Amino acid sequence: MKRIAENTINRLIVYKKELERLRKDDVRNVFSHKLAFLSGFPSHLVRRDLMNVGYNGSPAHGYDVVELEKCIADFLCTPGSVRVILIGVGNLGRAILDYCQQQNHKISMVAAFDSDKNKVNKVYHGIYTFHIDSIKNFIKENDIKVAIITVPASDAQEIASALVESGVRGIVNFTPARLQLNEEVYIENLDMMLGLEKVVYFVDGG
Amino acid sequence: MKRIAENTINRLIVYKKELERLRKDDVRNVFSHKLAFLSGFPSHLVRRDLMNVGYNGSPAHGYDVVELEKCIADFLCTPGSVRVILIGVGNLGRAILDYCQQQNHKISMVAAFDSDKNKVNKVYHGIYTFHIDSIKNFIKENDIKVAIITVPASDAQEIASALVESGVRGIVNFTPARLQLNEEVYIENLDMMLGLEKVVYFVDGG
DNA sequence: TTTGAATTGTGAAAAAAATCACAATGCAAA
DNA sequence: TTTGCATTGTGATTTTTTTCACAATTCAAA
Repeated sequence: MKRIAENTINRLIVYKKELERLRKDDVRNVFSHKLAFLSGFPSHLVRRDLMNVGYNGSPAHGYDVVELEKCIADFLCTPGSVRVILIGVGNLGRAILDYCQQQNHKISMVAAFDSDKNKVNKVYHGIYTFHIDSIKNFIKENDIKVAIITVPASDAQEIASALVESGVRGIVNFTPARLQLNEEVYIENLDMMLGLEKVVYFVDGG
Repeated sequence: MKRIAENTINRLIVYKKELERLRKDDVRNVFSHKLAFLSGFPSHLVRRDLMNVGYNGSPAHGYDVVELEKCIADFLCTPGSVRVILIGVGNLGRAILDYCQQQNHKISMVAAFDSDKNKVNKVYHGIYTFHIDSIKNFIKENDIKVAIITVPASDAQEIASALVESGVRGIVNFTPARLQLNEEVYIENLDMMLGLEKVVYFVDGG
């Protein structure tokens, strides 16, 4: 099986989301141009990407919304349900917990962790908060593979190392710290300032 | 002037941040391998990128931390100060306001906006919140070019259109909505679920 | 001075990604 | 039926990005 580029994966995730929206609006079929318009990518790239996932549309009716959504979901291997935990119930952490609750994704947030006694044993946006000390056991017992880090930058490396040691294989890192980890671990850095800097660059320079 | 790829810009922003950190630790010089290690990219890519910004190091001492940081900052055109506003003082909005305060960037958050009467005229993390109705005037009077959107997805398109109409040229969009705008406007989509989905994919599939 | 070791900068090659362009398809209307 | 049209799927091409590999550089030590 051919390795798929990260950019392709990004786009597929966007297509999937747009397809989900179309499905909810009871739209049955969609053409590559329409999907391209909705996602913000050129239509030939849409077709090329769908070639990668192996879905075939028809020249007459385009793509079947439901089938294509399912096909992409299968391709992305989002199986029954993926359990995710979040570490750091600060402003941002709570925002994300809230955000997760709103979505009916196959990704389910199962627990939050914090070191602050005032937050431990409380429920935020439907998610129970445990003390950070119990995290290693939790990960092992529940076979958690993916975690979201929203702690202060200074704590990020230590937490991340502990996560990986316990079995976590993928991390969404919302802190500005660059994590140094075993390279089998997939890290998605989402430093919000970075996005802002990029916009500033493209607005007045590029 | 040659057009620089978006990925290159992403990396340059990361290098700049690492250089800033090194500078604060009073490190004077850095080699491409070290900078590569800190940023998480291969060293030959670091060298290639620095070639793009036109900075020359020395084989004996590598790169001068202070000079290189300045060189990248100039290249990225982060001038004296860029004024940014934020729309939507919810969980996420407040998290970002907090985050901005912590950084001593050349990017300065100058105002927040919301439609909720309970939030208007209050100060969050040092930033004053105005009513959304005053946003068009504010943008024009203060010549705001960049905005961050953290409103509910259903309001995003309307707000974004109003921003662009008033003169905004770049938007950091934290909502899951795909904004349809004039294509001269630079949009950075930071849908947090998308990052999570990507990690899930690379952990159990790719 | 001379040698050796480490590093930079960059042409050239390779790999990857995006775009083009068009044959093949399937429907609708004449 | 037949014609015409809009669309898909995909080889081929182009462009972009990354990687390789090594000459040139600089310093320290002999």
